[in-house]
Order: sequence, then structure tokens, then C-alpha cells
Amino acid sequence: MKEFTGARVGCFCCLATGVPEPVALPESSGKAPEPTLSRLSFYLRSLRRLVKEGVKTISSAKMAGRCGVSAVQIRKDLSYFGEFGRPGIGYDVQHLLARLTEIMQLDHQHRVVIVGAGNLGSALAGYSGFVLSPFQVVGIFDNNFSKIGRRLWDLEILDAHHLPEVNRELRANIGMITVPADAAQEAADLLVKAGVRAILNFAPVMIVVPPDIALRNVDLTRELEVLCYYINRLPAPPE
Amino acid sequence: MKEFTGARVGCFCCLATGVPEPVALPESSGKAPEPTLSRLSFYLRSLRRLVKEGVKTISSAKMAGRCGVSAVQIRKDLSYFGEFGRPGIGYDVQHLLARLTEIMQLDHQHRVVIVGAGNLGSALAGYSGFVLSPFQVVGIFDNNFSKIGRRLWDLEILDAHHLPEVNRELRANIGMITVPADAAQEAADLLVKAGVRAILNFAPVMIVVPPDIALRNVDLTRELEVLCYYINRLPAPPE
DNA sequence: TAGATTGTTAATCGATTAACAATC
DNA sequence: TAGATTGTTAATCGATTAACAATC
Repeated sequence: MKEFTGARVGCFCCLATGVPEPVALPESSGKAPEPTLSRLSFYLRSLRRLVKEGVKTISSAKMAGRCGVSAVQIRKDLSYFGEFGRPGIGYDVQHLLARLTEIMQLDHQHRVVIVGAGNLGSALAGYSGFVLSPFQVVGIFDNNFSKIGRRLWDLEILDAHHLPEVNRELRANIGMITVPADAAQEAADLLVKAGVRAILNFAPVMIVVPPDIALRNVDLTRELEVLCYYINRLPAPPE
Repeated sequence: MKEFTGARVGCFCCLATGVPEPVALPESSGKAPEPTLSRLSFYLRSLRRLVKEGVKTISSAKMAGRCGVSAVQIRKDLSYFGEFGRPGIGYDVQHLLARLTEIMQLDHQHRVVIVGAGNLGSALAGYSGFVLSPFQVVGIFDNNFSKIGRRLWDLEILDAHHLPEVNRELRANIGMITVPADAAQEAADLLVKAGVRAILNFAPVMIVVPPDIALRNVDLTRELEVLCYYINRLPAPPE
């Protein structure tokens, strides 16, 4: 019977449990709960827009209105990482953006490899949201001979078995798994061998990785199934 | 300032808050927490495999081993919906599978439309995981004239503006949004007008829908950003 | 100074876990 | 009957929210 021992990051609705304590790193003295980290990413998105809008300063209350989160929640979330605001004034948008970007380690590029050059893998390889983002897809792999060697966007599909060696050159620190369920663990093992520090798994199956590898799951089927549960179980608008 | 009023289903890490109380439907007398529903989907996956393996009966403890969830958690989760096991024996796999399938409303087909025929939309339209599943993609829409009319798999890409009318024929009850962020709300409005009961949003932006429409978000960027936070913050293996 | 707003401590809420009586 | 295992009640844990002193 296989037990889960790998590091899983996030709530169970993301197919992950057991939030591991963040370990010494300048920014994280305390141990922020996972929901906080998830919201941090959301605040970042909001802050980036605020910068574009030319807003210089924002209060937690105004931010709350934009994010659909309470103002206390925001202040509490930020308090895990330091004091960023000024009483009576609010937060300097530029400054907060810079600090949160650092904390989330988004201040440097992350090189991503994709294992599985099917529909989803191909789509992700060409995801336009990655341009101007800290994420850069530097390689895509498959174990299907009919796919290996083919070009995809500006990449050549490489043999998944060579991933560990090839990544010495590619230097990717994040891997995305877009293979069928029964190949997902193998893909994960290859990524771990290749030395990635984080894995985003799209295969509809649990995978096991060492505890120092961050793992999150995106599970389309699960999302749809939970949606189905709520169909016709949600209260109608108050009218 | 736009406030969130729509129905959002799931924890914040799925970009959703405010779990609405499930309303009268035979199966749900109580109000199961959202994490429970998410796990239910997971138990279902496990049960389907057990059936294939020919396992007739399973205890919560054995199930726990397979799912990476505690046995009490499983029993508690199930208890929101009824008594499915026999003390001293365990659960009849077939029976539990059937009951959970009903509860999640997966005992009938769900027709899905996709708004956004870009990389991701196209990939989802051809997702092989949907064959033999209760989900069937019956239409794909876009508002880009260069795409409208083109064939994708066995579907023709239709004009998104016609979605509400076309869906009278298509009869989809689930919509997936795979358009860029700035078109997502418009897509959502069209889906609501078309009468879908549930929306899965892949656009990296919050959308607002009436409270009786179930909404979940899949947010690639957020997942990657949270992963980045954990990079080098996870404790190394105990060795 | 008065008003606004932060960061934090304490209270609340909700979900998970432990303990155990019921029952096959 | 004894052993296994369920379903549930009570205890625990963790995250959110309320209250408020500090400070711009």
C-alpha cells in the first residue's frame, strides 16, 4: 500500500495536504499558512494592475474591495512577512509589489520544462501568459517516438528519458506534468532526477516526490466533478 | 469598486471563497464543507480503480492508505451524506461508487461548452480524459473572426456572440472559459445568458456570476507562483 | 489635534482528529 | 463471543475575524 510521503503544498481541493514548514529564507521568519500564500499571489496580480493604473498608495480596505477578501485578512496575511504599510496612510503600491515579488521569489526568471507533448502540454508550451512573466518554458519532452524530434513553437520535442541529462544544460527548476495518469509517476521521477525544485502536475493522479520538492496539482476532472455537485444546489438570487 | 457577489465554490487557493449552503436536493440533507466535496471526487477516482481491480469490499483504513487521507476523515466525509458502510465489514465498493456518483450528480451526462478557441480551449476540446466520462464537449466559441467557422476536432468554432441562442440547441449546462483575462467577464456573461449552471474559469482574473451559478477557477499562474514561494523553503528529506 | 489606517492580540468559527459506543 | 470496523460526539487544531492600541 503506497502512502504519501512527498511534499504537497496547498489545500486538499488542490489535491494536496500536509503543508510543510517553510525553512530558513530571509523573507520568511514565520510560517505563513498556505491559504495566505495563495492570496499573496492574488494580491500581486492586483498590485500589478494598480501600478498600471498609476495608483501610488492603497489602503487594505480599498485593496479588499478589489480582491474580494476582507481588509483584516490582507493585513494579517502581510503581517506574516513584515510591516509594509504606514498607519493612517496605507501601502505604497510600488514598494509592496516589489516586496511581495521578492517574497514569492518572482524577482528572478524560472525555467520550466514540460513532460508530455499532448494537447495540454503543447497548449502550455505556447501559453501567452508566460511572456513578460518570470516563467519561461525551456523544454518539452515526450516518450512517444512519433512526437520526439517534432518542432513545437520554438522548441524541439525531446525524449523524456534524456530529461535528467538534458536538464544539466536547460537548468529548469520547475517541471509541469501533462502526461496521461499512468505515466505521471514516471514523469515525476524523471523531473526529480533532473533536479527541478517544484512540480505542477496536471495528470489526474496522485504522484509522490521527495519532501523537499514542492508539488501542486491541477485537476480538471476534480474541478468539474465538484462543480457538478453544486449544480442545482445553489440558492437562487435574492431577486 | 466592484465587489464580489457571485457564487464561488471552493477554497481561496482555487480562487474562490464564500461556500454557499447547498439547497434541497435528495442527497444533501446536511451541508458538507467544500473540502469534503473535493475529497469525494478523489474517493470516486479511487473507487473506480478498486472496481477495476475486482475489490468487492474496502475499509476506511485501506481506502485511507490509498488516498493519503485519514480513515476518520473519510468516514466523516461520507457521514454528511448517509451511512454507507457496515461496522466490522467496511464498504461495498460497487455500492459506495454508485451512491457517490449519484451524490456528485455524475450519473448523467453533462454537456460542456468552451468559450475561447486558443491553445488551451483547443486542448480542452480534445481532452481524451472526457471519453467515457460524464462530460462531453458539445461546442466551442470564439469572437475572433479568423477562428470562427474553422473546424476543431469534430466541432466547428462558432461566434461567441451567438452562444445564448445556440445553446438552446446545444443544451450545455457547464461552460469553460479559456479566453484572455480582459474577455473573461464578457464570456461569463454570455455563458450565464446561455443558461449554464456551472462555470470553470481558466482566465487569470476574477469573474462575477449570479449566486445560483457554480463557479470555480483554475489559475495556472497562481499555482506556479505559490510553487515558487516554496522553492528552497521545503525541508530536505530526513535522509 | 482629529481622522485614517496599520499591525497585533484575543475571540470566533470551521474543519480535522481522537475517543468510543454501536454493530456486524 | 471476540475482532474488526463503522458512525458520531467531543476535543483539538488552525485559520479567519473582531477589537483595539499604536501611529501617521
